[in-house]
Amino acid sequence: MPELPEVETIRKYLKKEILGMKIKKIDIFSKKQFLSNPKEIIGEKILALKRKGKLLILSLTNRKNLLVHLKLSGQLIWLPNQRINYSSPTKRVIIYFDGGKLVFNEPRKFGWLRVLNNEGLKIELKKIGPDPLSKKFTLDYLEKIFSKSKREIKNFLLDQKKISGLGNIYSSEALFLAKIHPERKVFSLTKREIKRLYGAIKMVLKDGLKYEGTSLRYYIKPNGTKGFYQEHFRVYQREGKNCYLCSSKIQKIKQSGRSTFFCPLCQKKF
DNA sequence: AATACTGTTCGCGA
DNA sequence: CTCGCGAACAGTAT
Repeated sequence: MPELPEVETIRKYLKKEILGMKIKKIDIFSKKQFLSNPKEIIGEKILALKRKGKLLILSLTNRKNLLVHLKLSGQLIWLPNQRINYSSPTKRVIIYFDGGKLVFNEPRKFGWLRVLNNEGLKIELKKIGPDPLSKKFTLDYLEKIFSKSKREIKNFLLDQKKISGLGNIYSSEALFLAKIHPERKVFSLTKREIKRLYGAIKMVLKDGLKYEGTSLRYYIKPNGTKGFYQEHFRVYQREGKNCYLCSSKIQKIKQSGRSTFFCPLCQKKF
């Protein structure tokens, strides 16, 4: 589920609710998904809510940070104290604040929460590439990382070590916008194509943000409502439907076991 | 009923 | 080092 726009949307919503609030208690229902000792952060206040790629980071007053990764099916639901009639069979962690509680729901049990101090966080964040909405994501950087790799561009875009934040949906959408075939070898992209892709990546992510993310199966915002970028897909899940630009039939292929959608005419291979 | 999907990432082995 | 594959898990579609 959540790629950059979904995590960023969650961050913004939560910021309004829990910035400055003190963590009173943490209930853990799925031990494997809370990888640290919750006592490390009980009694601390939320200093800032940050994000890099798909990682959500709650910075706390004791120089520690709570990291959240939603993986495929994670939800963060904010329940103010007055809303007590909510319960979910897939709740994994509940964090209690003065004004309400934050429920980490996650049917598939891939996601996790963990606590890292500032040093540890720094090390962890260095392992993933620049966030496409940050200043570090430059055209020069893209040209540099693209020059070496023999991989297919779609697979490359999913590699969080190179760029952090793109997932299966937004990478297909970005390649369509840039008019680049998903199976093109990265090193073969021309300067012009890289420039187009650079713009397209930022464009689709901002668009995703504008519509508050993509709600296919699991993703909802902390207030329980859906995003609606799925209503604006150009290629994703549109197999057999007409391309909005040229009316060709959108195709679906598998790359490294994952679905890719593209327009065979707008995104020519050669 | 059995199999194949699904928005992610990690470890393994080539 | 780099890359593709399968696994981690649960639910839903075919």
